[in-house]
Formats: sequence, structure tokens, C-alpha cells
Amino acid sequence: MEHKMPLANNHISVDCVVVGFDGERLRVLLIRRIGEDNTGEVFHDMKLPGSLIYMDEDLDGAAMRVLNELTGFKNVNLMQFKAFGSKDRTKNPKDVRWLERAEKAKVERIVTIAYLSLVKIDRALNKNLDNFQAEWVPLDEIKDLAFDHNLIIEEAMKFIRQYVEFNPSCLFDLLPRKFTALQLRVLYEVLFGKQIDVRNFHKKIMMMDYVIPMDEFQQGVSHRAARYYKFDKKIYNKTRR
Amino acid sequence: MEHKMPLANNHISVDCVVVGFDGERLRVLLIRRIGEDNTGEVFHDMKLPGSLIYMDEDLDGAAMRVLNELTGFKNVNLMQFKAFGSKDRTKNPKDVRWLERAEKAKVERIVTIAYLSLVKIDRALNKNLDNFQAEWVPLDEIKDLAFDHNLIIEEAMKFIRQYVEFNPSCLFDLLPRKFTALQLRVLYEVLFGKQIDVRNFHKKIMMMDYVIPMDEFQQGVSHRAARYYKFDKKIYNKTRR
DNA sequence: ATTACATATTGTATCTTATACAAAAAGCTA
DNA sequence: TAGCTTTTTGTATAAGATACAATATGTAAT
Repeated sequence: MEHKMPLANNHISVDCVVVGFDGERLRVLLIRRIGEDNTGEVFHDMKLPGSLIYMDEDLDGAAMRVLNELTGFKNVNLMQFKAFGSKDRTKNPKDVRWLERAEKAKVERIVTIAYLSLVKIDRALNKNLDNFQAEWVPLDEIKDLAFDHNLIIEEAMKFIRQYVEFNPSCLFDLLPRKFTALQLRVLYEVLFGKQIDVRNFHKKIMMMDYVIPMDEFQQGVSHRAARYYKFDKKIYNKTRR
Repeated sequence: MEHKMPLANNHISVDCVVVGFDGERLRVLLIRRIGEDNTGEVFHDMKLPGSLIYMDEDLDGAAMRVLNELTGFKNVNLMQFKAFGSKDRTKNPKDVRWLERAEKAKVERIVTIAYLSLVKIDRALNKNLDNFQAEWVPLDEIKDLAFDHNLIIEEAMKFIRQYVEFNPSCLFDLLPRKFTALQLRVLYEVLFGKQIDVRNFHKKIMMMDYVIPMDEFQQGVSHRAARYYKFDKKIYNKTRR
């Protein structure tokens, strides 16, 4: 028995672009989808985590729910970045059939509100991923996705690049609590797609008084061990207002 | 007879924050609204121009239509900046009654996609304003508006301030084709709410090779006449890519 | 113990950009 | 011609961005 349906608004959905960083590349959290095309042929592909919104929740609340079900986390930073409402974004026969099965109702046009979340790729976060058939896919290995989800991811990336300039602290959401200067630098490099001079970058880090050098160093590497740094949110908030 | 209704999606609307600059202050284009509250009392207030979306149009298309009906202009630069979907944004009794009359149907929750447009306050643009009971209201004189439109305008302003940094050309959408250095400076000042040094600002203008000094000067002023400048979009596009 | 190897860390000179600050120029009016 | 109003202009200093390569540190191999 599905008791959700009468509560859902089947015109509006939220989709979440959850981005992580593995030290080398950006990855996006995607859900495996199995469906049937026109001819009854089974296909496998992937989609963004998302959901129709319920009548009793706000947009932000719906996005939070989706992310919470998936990762078990409560207070993840979610940013609404764009609405997608092309009139034929839900017109692909594959998608139509899949939607009708998933929602057990005829679904017409759906406008989706897209959210971005930057998270640490972590054991804790990965708790429920198997249940949801979810996977961290490297950004440059993402194939054709359901609906207009490739477009949504593209727009999400544009959004991050702009957002970082105004709120650099969001980068530290992507890094482990303890990180090396190299990790931070590579993150900048993959995000903006260009190389950064090592020496100048170190100087830059030194000037960020919210990036604290720790007395802890890498272990078990066969070369000089790198120092760990941590991000201090309190200092950041003070010096930015 | 209303033939629009069956074509409209009464869950999703667009609202346009149309911003102009009169040389001193920013102004927002608002529509006068007359309604009845619970007790049958008539009230007057204002709202943003907006509309439910039709089934056969995209979000951008709907926003374009609203703006075109209002100003008669075709190619205005419209930027989607945020979706507003609080579950009680259409719950105020005033708004509920007004909506039911305007849409001639029971309307539940509406998610609105908000657009921002920066335009020249111009004779041409003002052609249809009377028909629509529309008015250019100075930003700092805007009273309580319908729905959550005050909130939408607030968010629009935050958006502009960020947007200008990445695309300064949008400022020239607000200025006349010929403008003085003073106008451009005041625009910066009201937008960012702080004074700018005159000399340094002139130097900045000189460095923008897409701001072209003209051989034309102010007329009929009882003091030294200011030079006019114009914005060259071609040069701008070249030097920004 | 010494050497080879891999990566981490560090400084200086230069250029560009942002800021602070006030006198001179131009056009009109009396 | 003097006075009024607003426009236009320069210089010195501070801060931030960029270009560029040698030294330090830890592990592994000899």
C-alpha cells in the first residue's frame, strides 16, 4: 500500500546534486535506475536523488528529506541553485514509463527545483547508499542520465565556481576534517580546471587565518610527510563579517 | 469566457522583479492590486508582475510573456534567480480570496519561480504600464506587498549584488544609452550602499575599455557640463572571454 | 651509514590593483 | 570679472597577484 501519493504534489519535485571530493576528482552521488523502454526492453541508467514534494513540506524541507534518507545526515548544507521547467523535460518515453511506475499515477509535466550539497565522502555518509543503489560517480565518468539531470549537474558546477568566490568556506565541506595543503590545492585545481603555483598557494593558505596548521603529519607515506591543516569556522565567520 | 484556465498549471507561477534606475534610486515595477479581505473590506496594495505558467511554455517563456505584456519589449534580459515554495506563501486570506477571483478556480499551494530583469526606465518601456496599473516604486518606499513578494525583492537584490561582480555589463542595462560618470558612480553607490571615491572611480572607468567616452556633453546645466559615455558590448565580450 | 628517491616546504623580486587624499578646470550667472 | 557649481585629474602608498627553483624531510635501497 502506498500512502504517500495523496500527499504528494505531482507537479513539483526537488533534485539534489550531492558533490564530494576523493582527493583527486569530484564525484556526484547518483542513484541506479532500472526501467523499461517503449519496446519492453530493460535498461539500466542513473539519476540524481530526488522526490516529488509533499503537501506539508517546503522546498528546502523536501530536499533535506531526500538527502537525509540517503545519507542519514541531518544538518547538511543545501543550496537551492536553479529551477528546471522545460516543458518536455519529462517527455522521454523511458522517463515517462519509469515515472508512471514509480509514482503509480499518470504524471504530466514536472518542474524541479535543484539543490546542491557539498559533503565529505565519508564512511558515515555511505551508510545507506547500498539500500538506495547509490554510487559516487566521478564527474568525468557520468554517462547519459535520466531526465535533464546531465544539464542540472552542469548548472550545479557553474554555480559552485561562482559560489566559492563569495563563500570559500564551502570548500572545506568537501575536505576531510584534517587535510593537507595538497588536497586543498588539488580541489581548487579540479574545480577551476587550471594549475596553481605551489609556492603562491602556500602563501595564500598562510594568509587565511581560518586555516589552522596542526601539529599532526601524514603517516605511512614513503617520503616527507605533509602537515595537516584544519578549518576553523568560528574564525572564518568573524573575519568575514 | 476565460479560455486560459484549462491551459494553465495552477501549481507553478513566475514572478518578475523588474528593476530600473532613475539616476538617484533603484525602482521596482509593481502592479496595483485591489481585493477584499475576510470581512468584505476593500483593500489596495501592490504585487510583482507574474502569472501562472501555461502548459505549453517553459519557465523562461512564461517570464518573457509577463514582461512582454507589460512593457512591450521582446528581448529583455531575464535571469531566473530563485524558487519560492514555502508551504504557506499563498495562505494569507487576502491573497487566497484574490487568487480565487483572479484565477476563477480554487488554487492551492503555488511554487513561484522568480526572475530578475534590469531595464532602462524609458518612455518606450512605459507604454503599457497604465493598462496594467503598473508603477515604478522606489526600492526604499515599497510597502507590504502581496504574498511573499517583499521577500522575493530582498532576494533579488542580494542576487544582483553578486551577479554584478561576475558580469558588470548588466549595470549598463540600467543606465541610458548615454550616461555620465556620475550616473554610473551613483548606481554603484546605491547598489552596494557605500560611497565611492570620485578620483579612484574615474580611474576605474578609464581602465574599462568597454566604457567609451563620447564627444558629447550635457546640455543646459548651469555648471561645467559632464561628458557622456557609452557602453560597447562587443568590446566587453571580447575582453571577457 | 650512506645514497637515492619522492614529495613537502619555503623566499624574493616584480607587476598589478586598491586606497587615500585636494587642487585645478570648465561652464554658467550676476 | 568674480563667484558659484560641478567635473575632471595625479601621486604616493599599501595590498595583493604572479613568476620562478632551491632546500628540507622522510622512506627505501645499497
